[in-house]
Order: sequence, then C-alpha cells, then structure tokens
Amino acid sequence: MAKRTGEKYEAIIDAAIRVIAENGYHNAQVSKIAREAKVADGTIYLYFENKDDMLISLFNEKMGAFIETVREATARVDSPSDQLRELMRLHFAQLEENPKMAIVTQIELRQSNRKVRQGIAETLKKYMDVIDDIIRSGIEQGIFRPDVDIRVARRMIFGTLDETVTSWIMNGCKYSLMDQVDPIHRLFLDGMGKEAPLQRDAHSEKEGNA
Amino acid sequence: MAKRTGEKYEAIIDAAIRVIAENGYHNAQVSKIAREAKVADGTIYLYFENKDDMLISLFNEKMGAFIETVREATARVDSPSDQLRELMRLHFAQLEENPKMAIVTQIELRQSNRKVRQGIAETLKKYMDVIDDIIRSGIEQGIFRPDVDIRVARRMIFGTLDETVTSWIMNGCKYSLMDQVDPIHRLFLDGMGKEAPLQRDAHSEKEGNA
Amino acid sequence: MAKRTGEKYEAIIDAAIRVIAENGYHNAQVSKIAREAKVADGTIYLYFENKDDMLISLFNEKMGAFIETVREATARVDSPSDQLRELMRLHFAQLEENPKMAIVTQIELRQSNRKVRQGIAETLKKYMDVIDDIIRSGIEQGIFRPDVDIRVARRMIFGTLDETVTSWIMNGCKYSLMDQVDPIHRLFLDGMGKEAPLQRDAHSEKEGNA
Amino acid sequence: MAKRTGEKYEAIIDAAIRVIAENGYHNAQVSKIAREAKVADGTIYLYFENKDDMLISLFNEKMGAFIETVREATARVDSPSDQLRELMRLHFAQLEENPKMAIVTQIELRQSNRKVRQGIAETLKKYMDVIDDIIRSGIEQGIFRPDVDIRVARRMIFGTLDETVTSWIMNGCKYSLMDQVDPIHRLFLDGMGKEAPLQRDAHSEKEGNA
DNA sequence: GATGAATGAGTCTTCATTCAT
DNA sequence: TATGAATGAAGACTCATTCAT
Repeated sequence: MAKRTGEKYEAIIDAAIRVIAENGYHNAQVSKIAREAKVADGTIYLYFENKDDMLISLFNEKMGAFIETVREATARVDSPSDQLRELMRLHFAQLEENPKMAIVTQIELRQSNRKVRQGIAETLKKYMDVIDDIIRSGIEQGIFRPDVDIRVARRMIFGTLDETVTSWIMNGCKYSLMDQVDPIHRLFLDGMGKEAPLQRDAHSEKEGNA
Repeated sequence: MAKRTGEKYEAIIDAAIRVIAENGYHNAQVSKIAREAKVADGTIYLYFENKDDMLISLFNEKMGAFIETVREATARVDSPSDQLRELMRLHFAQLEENPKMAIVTQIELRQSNRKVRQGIAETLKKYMDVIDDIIRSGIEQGIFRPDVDIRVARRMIFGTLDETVTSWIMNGCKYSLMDQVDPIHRLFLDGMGKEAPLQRDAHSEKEGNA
Repeated sequence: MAKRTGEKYEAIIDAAIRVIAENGYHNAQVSKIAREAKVADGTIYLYFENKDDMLISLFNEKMGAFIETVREATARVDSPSDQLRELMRLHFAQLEENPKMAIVTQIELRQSNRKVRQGIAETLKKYMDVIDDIIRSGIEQGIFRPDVDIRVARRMIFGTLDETVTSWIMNGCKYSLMDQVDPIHRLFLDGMGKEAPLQRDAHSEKEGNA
Repeated sequence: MAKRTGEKYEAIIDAAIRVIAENGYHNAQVSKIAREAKVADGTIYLYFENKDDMLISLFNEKMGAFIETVREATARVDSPSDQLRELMRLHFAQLEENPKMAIVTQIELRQSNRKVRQGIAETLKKYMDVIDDIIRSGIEQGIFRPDVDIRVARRMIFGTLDETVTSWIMNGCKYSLMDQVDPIHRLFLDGMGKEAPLQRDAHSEKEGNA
C-alpha cells in the first residue's frame, strides 16, 4: 500500500526532520509536516502507513545510510583501533553536519511511543553489530585485551558516543564534536588510569579479595 | 500553593512510579495515579502544581536521595578509583533493587516533554558533579592521567552506566548488573587496549601525526 | 466506567434525538449533540462509552420503555385480537406523538453502522417476542387459525407496521396514523379476500395441486 | 457527461454489488469497487456522476429489470389473487437467486444517505404501482373486499415481503423463501382469524362504534 | 477514452485541570 | 483539606473526487 520511494517520500522525511527539530516531537503535527513538505495531508498516507511509520522510516532511512557509510569506511581501514576511531569520527561528523537530524534522533525521537522506539531499536541493533565486529577483530588480532567482554565494551562505546552527542546538543552545539574523537578514543584504548596495567591488575585483585 | 510534604505526597509519588512502570509513560493518566494512590484526582493538585511538576518531583525526590547516598558512600572511601567503583556499585544496586524505578527513570521518563526533562536535568547535573569530583580527585592524586578531560571522562562514565542499565532493562532484567561493576571499572581504568600505555601513547602520537 | 443514569444522561439522549431528527444521521456530530444538551463534548463520554454506545442506548432506552408499555397494556386485555389492536394502537400512538423519535428510529438510525444496528436488533427482538406471544395466545384460544405460522405472521405484522410508519414519515406525517389501526387490524384478521374462508381454502388446495 | 451504457458500466455495477455485499456499505470505497471492476478510480467518473449516482444506478438498473419481469409475468395471469402470488414468487425468487444483490438492497443500501435513498424511492414507487394495480384489479373484479384501502393493503404486502426477506438474510439465508409464498399469500387473502368473516365483521363494527 | 497520484475537508475521543461542595 | 464531575482544546486519518498525462 505505502509507496516507500520517490521524490515526495524524501521530501516528507526531510520536512519531518525540520519540523520535529524546530517544534519538538509533541508539536510535530502531520499537517505541519505536510505543509513543510508542500504536499497535502493525505499525500503522506500514500507514502507511509501512519505517523509512526513515518518516524520509523525517517530514522531507518537516515540511520541505515549512516551504518552503510560506517561499514564501508571501516572496511577500508585495517587496524581495529583505527576502525574504532573512524566510526567515532563518522558518528560525530554525521551529527555535527546535520544538527537538526541530531536533535531529532538524540532528543525528540526518544519521546516517541513504544511502537516507534521498537522500530528504531531494530536498526540501532545493526549499528551495535558494527561496533561488536570491530571489538571482536581487535581481540582476535591481539590489539584489544582478550578478556574484554564484547557486550560490555560495546555499551561503553555506544553509551559514551551517545551521551557526548546529547551533551553537545543540550549545550547548544557550541563546540566541535570532532575535537573529542581522539580524547575519547584514547580513553577507550588506554583508560583513565595512570598506573601500569600490571600494577592496576594487582590492585584489582586486592579489591576482589577484600 | 503546592504542599511538597506529607503522607499523601509520598503516596502519590510512589503510586506514580508503579503506574508509570506498569502502564508506560503515555498510559499514566493523572486519574490512574490518583486511583492507585487512593486519593481524588483533585488532591494531586494540592501537592503538585501540575502533572509535569509531579514527574519532576518524583525524579528529584528519588534521585536526590540517591545522590546523597553516593556522596556519603564515596566520602568513606579514599582512593578515587575505589570511589568510582563505589559509585558504579551503588548506581547498579539502586536500580537492580528497584526495577520499577529503573524502568521509570531509564525508559519511561525519557518520553516526557521538554519541561520535565529540563527539571530532571538540573538534578542530574548534581550527579555529574559527583562524578566530576571523583575524576578531579583522581587526577590530583596522580591516580588518573593528568591529561584526562574531566567532561569527556564524565560523559564516558555516565554514558556507559546509563547504556548498561538501559540494555539490562530492555533485555528483561535477566542478568545481574552487579557482575558488570568490575569489568566496566577495569575498562574505565585500563581501557580496552592490550599494549603497554607507553607503547600505546607512541601509537597514538603516530596516529596524531598521520 | 460509563454512568448510565442521571439528569445529564437523559439530557444527552434527548438532545441526540433532536439533533439526529433535524440534521440527519450523518450530520449529527458529537459536538453538536453536546451543544444541544448544554454539556461539554467530554461530558458525553462520562455517560457513554462512545458515539455508537450513545445511539444504541438512545434506542434501547426509548424502545425498552415502549415495549414495557405494550406488555402492560396488552396484559390488561383478554382477547388476543384486541391485544393485537392495542399493540398497533400504541405503536402508532408512540411514534405519532414523537415524530422526531419516529424519524430517528425509522429513518436515520438505519444508516448507522453494523455495531449500532446489532445493538438495536437485540432490543427489537424483545418486541418481536411480544408479537409472538399475542399470536400464540390467539392460536391457543382458537381465535387465530391453528395453521398460522407464528414467525410468518409476526413478520407480516411487524413489516406492515414498520412500512406504514416509514411511509407516513416519508409523506411528511400529514395524516393520522391512528386512523389506520382498524383497517390494518381488519386486514390482519380477515385478509383482503372477499370469498368465504372455506371457499378460499378450496381454492388454495386447488393451487397446491396444480 | 456520464455515459450510462457499455461494458464497463455493467462491470462497475456488478463489481459494486460484490464489493458492497462482501464488505458492507461503509467499507465499499470507490477505489475498492474500481479495483474489483478492473478499471481505474477515475474511470468510474466517466460512467457515473458520483458515488451516489452509481449506487442509485445500481439499484434502478436491477430493480427496473425486476419490475419489468413482474409486470410481464403478472400480465400473463388473470386472477389478481394469482397475480399477487406471482409477484411474491418472483420477489422471493429473484433475491433467493442473488443473495449478494439481496444483501445490498435489503441491508447495505439502507445505510446510504438521504440522496441515495431518494433516488431509490422513485424506482420503488413503480413497484408499489404494480402492487396497487393488482389490488385495484382484485377489488374491481370482486375478488378482494371493496372496502380494502389500496394504500393500506399495499403497505401490508410490501412491508411483509420486505421484512420476510430481511429476516431471511439476517438468519443467514438458511431456509427457502419460496416455501413462504403460500402461507403469506393465504394470510393476505384470508387473514389470521379463524371465525367466519361475517362474525368478525360484526365484531369489527362493534369496535367501530366504540 | 483511461489512468491513478494527489488532494484536503471533516470528526471522534482523550485527559490535564478546575471548582463548587 | 479533600472530592470528583465537568470541562474543552487539539489532531491523526479517510476517501470521494479531480486532472495532467
């Protein structure tokens, strides 16, 4: 029923991003999005099943393309450490270039209902898979510690990137996200600790015995 | 106007947590919360300015107590590294003990409108301050690297804890969060990298020059 | 949930009858009915589950009372023939006295959706039962022919009354329905035929053999 | 503008009957009928002024042919009593042979708006004229009582047939309508009463004097 | 003649909040 | 203090109809 391609399809999605970013999720009425896209209200329903479907499509369309970009970019790099940096660089670059999209995905779309968030989660899962692949390679290639729990590390990476972007938006997008790539990358690889790993391991064991 | 104490004040907040956790944010009507709290709809407005105020109060009331707990607990520990572990331990423990509260703060309250999220942000800032204090101490005491950017590290820590809890809830609270304290603590302190810090530094510099 | 009694309950039902009779089923918006009843739109939903429920209630409320009236009136009469006349008299009287109600039940409510018509059908069934009882008594008392099929006779009686009222409305309620009680009653009892029953029976048999 | 003949004209009407019978009046969208007729939505407007016109045409086309059939059939019979039986027989036969058409005319089309029902009424009037003619002949030929009011008798006849068919559909078209021709015909001619007409006349006069 | 993408008017229902008691 | 009946604003979606091709 719903035609998921075409000029108007793109126009509606782009209009939705603008309207949601500028008015907030709860003030993004279908009629407002239609007006912004220069189509009739009913036209939206020729391209999307309903409003939820439009929001999910919006996210998947943009996020899907981003994931593809990340996959291709990381494939061109050998070292998992550099792949991770590339992923971070692209993650920040993509949102820094599209602050409206950033607002929509980081802030507004999180207010959506269960249905929308589930639709989003599926695509997000694919991004997690990309991160997982990098971590796994790193472990296999002996770049990352063999005892790193992939899921734990993935949550650290995604959680940090996500929180960093949200903070950036909440503070008005005033500074450059790109400047944070290296500091964060360093934190991921080396941690905050100053001591040599060996010593810290000993410390950790002491804790474990306590 | 709004009386911010009393038996019914607490009853309403606790009822709100139960109702939101069980029905979801968008199905937590004032009348449903009133019924659960065994008061009349109008009574809620004797204790709260409006629904937003009730949700903000709910968060601040619970989060404020938690922050106090964390402050006290970390004050009893010397090493910033151990303070960080303690914070993580309490963070996970608190939410693992109150899954309903966890669902409300991690999932449902994020669907709230701008006003509520701003009210929440103020209290959250205090939690960030606690984290900042720990990092600052660590740097000052020479436990953490002096070139660690406090804000960057804080976002890593909070982002990771947040993502970890959200994941845990999304997966049905099936495993124990407490098991993740040490692996995450280790990641924060030592990073994922296998090489010695010195070598890794060199590597990092090479990257920087590239 | 829905409070099915009270002053406002009656006011809404009466307003609905007026609005539907004057504007037609498809132009009887909830907001128009609310305004006519001098209540807020939302108030209607304190007394009815939804618009369908309101229409079904309207019919059942009025029809239920009518059926009760008919039951009581026919109970005060001995002869099934007179009971039938009494039913017809009340049927016509009730609608002649409330032309708006007549328009609503005979014309407008028939345009309603499946749900409403099913809700109406249940109550209508009770009216059919009253007719059936009269016919059955008539047969048992030897007033009506023993070979009369109750269902067939009931459909004749109800169909005739219904068509008579619909015709009357379609022609602008210009003549008196009450004048038709006796002619119709006579038709029901004696039929249109001029010949003696015996002769006609013979005729009928001849037909049956043909 | 509207071309009222042709292959597609018939195809659209037949598609409309199927779609309405299967989906109900309120779910018989123009686009659904167009799809069923294997034409484009816009094509329907080359053959009909609008949707109402299509429904009215549908009824008139089919009902007009039926009335013609009845006129011809009754013309081949002498006795008005037999003419009446023939009309009933054809009425039931026609609908029993086309249950979809029966559903459309007896149930679904009655939910239509004022305009459609008025368009239908005109054709229905012609059917009433056929019934009137039979009754008039019967009276003139001394077969029916001279004091029978033609309009009253016509409403009894039509109302009974109509209610009988509606009942039959509502009960799932499980029994044969044809079996009811003779019982109903007998009721029309002889009535339900057991007593001799003379006695009943006396009774009736007593009523009339009351 | 035929198409079908595009149009846009129209409405039921929810629920936070109030206020007379 | 407490009640809860009443309020009324606000929005997603459908579908008959048009018209450029």
